[in-house]
Amino acid sequence: MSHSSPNKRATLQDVARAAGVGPMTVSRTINGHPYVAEETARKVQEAIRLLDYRPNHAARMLTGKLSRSIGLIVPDISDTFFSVVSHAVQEAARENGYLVWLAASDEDSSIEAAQVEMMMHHPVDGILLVPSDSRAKYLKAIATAPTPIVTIDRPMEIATSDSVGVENRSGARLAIDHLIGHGHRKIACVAANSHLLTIKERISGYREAMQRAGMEGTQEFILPGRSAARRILTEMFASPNRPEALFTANNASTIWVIEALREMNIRMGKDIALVGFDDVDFFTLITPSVTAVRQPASELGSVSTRLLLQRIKGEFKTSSVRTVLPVTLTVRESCGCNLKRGNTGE
Amino acid sequence: MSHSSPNKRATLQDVARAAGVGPMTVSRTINGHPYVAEETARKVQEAIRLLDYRPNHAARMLTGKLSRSIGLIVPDISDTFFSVVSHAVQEAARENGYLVWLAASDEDSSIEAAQVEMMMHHPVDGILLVPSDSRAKYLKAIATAPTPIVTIDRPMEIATSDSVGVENRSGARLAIDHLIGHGHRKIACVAANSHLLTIKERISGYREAMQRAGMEGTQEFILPGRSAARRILTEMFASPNRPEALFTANNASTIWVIEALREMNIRMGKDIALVGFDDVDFFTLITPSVTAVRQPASELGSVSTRLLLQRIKGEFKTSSVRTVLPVTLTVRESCGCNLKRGNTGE
DNA sequence: GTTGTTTATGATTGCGCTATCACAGCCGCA
DNA sequence: TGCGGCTGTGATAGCGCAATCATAAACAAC
Repeated sequence: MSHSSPNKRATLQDVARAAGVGPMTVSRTINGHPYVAEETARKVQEAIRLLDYRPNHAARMLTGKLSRSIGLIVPDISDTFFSVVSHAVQEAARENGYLVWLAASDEDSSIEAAQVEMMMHHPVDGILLVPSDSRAKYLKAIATAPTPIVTIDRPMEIATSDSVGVENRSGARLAIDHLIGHGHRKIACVAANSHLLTIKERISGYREAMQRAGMEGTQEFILPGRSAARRILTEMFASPNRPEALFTANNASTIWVIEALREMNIRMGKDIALVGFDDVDFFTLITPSVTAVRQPASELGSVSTRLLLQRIKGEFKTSSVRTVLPVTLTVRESCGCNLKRGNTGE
Repeated sequence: MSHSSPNKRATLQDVARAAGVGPMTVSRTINGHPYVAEETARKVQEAIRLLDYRPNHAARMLTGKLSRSIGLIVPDISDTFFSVVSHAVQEAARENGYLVWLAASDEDSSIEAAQVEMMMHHPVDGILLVPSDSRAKYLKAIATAPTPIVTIDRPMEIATSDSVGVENRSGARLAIDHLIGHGHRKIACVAANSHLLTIKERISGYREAMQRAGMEGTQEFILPGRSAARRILTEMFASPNRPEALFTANNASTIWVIEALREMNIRMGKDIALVGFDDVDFFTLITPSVTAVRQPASELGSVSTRLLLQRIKGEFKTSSVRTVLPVTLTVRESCGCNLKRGNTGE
């Protein structure tokens, strides 16, 4: 009814008065403390309903309780991978009665540091972090702070903390081995954001796989931005040892390469094979559909959230753990498999 | 150094003692109150640095200040559209020194209500909401609550609040008119989630455009799920007045239809024209690339956030406003334009 | 030299909640 | 009959901060 009236929210004291009991009895009732008579509890519940009372979270926190909230800091929520991770985090948190603070660092370590700081002193009970720079000096400080931290996707290199990531190295090998299985020898690796630990691991996985298969000539290309793809591919194709296959080490590089290939009228799967790291739903809609290493983004979110909550509740007393989730290869057409759709029997 | 020591956080009182001043002077210094001597301020700043003091947010809120945080509730963060909106919200909030609480309702009105409740009593200063059900009864209650609310994308039908949306109706007309410009007469509309107000508006825009152009036979199909696309398209194509063009009223329907079309070996742009509502980056990568009505997702986020912040600060005293952002048509190939790439001069 | 205003500071109080202590019944068992 | 243990309840204090009021010095104005 009253739209503009200040209409002060009822306090615990109000409820106590209304129910004709002391404030502590109300507090006990709310918190499910054992020593409250059934009869009394009923009266209190009634008063709470009548006054539409809700505990003031700020006051609760002030008395030293948990805030029942966690912070989540990702580089970019609009990135599919992180949005899926965020979704899972949100869900796992909700299931446990936790709220989540979301912040985007834009891959900027100083923004990130400010956000961690903000959250820690807010306070949140714990933080899930995708570090933009695995060796940013500020990480050292926060790793020893009382607030538990779990890193997602990228571990800290400069300090120790719980972390949940994926098998980048073996994932890359999966991709390369598949390409080798197609008979390709000259396989180049294309990556963007090569400063990230995850990408470094994938590149290193690429090298390992090549080496194991006895191939010497690794070729690695770093894409500084979208437009670089075209230039680098042109160069690559003019080279005497023109690669027969491409391993794109992340989402961005996969997409940029596909765009460039298309502009240059080079047919994926036929003129050149391609396997990417990080699978995205719409890869099925591209012609030919894109073969890629699929990361368990959702699990990444839920596993890390559950770990963090365990830390918060003190159920997990051991020192830092590093969890690495397996990845799988989703085989489609860009690698050269399943092509000629429509020409075969079907 | 000390990893496990409780190491109580320094309080304002501690700082006051260390700096040899009263607590209020410290408070004033922190909050940039005018009447603090430069000399004193320096001493206080020094003490703050020394003790690594950070204001306790909970205590601050308790004294009745703003929490400097807003809540954001979207149906699904992993949906591209909402992830872009969320990104913009996050950014706009950060620019204003606000933090954002993120929650996903999963298009479930009861979860949503619980989350709004949780946020309101947390408390946050304001809420950005994408209502799952525009006429959920709980909206009535929250619309009159003291916490300002701005709805994004979908206005409340059952109560009044600020809202920011896009021009669904005229956007649909844009799409239909373009198809009519191609000479098509039989244009069908395919939609998913048709219970949503936005989708209803788009369908109604479709009808209007058809009517204005003097075409009687509107055909509307509702997709209950991914698999329905195939069935409905088969049916549609067998029908005597088989449509020459398709208007897909949302992202999901666009994608599902494209998938089905592909399975059925029907060529977009040639055998049937298609224009979708809601443009997504990867539409350029599909063959043929998809013509779609582009929604200003990012603006949606930033405009609504700024409006909410104005409400919070009380800078905006008028009654509820409804802001509608324009949409544009991004013409690519699926409508029949620009086809035969590679055959023309280029 | 008295009054008034501006500048700079501190003491106190209370926000809404829970921890702690205190206390009153009530049971059982010696 | 009494003592210790359980059960139920309330008074009080204090979490860390900022609003309020009080104060005092410095300066201006008359």
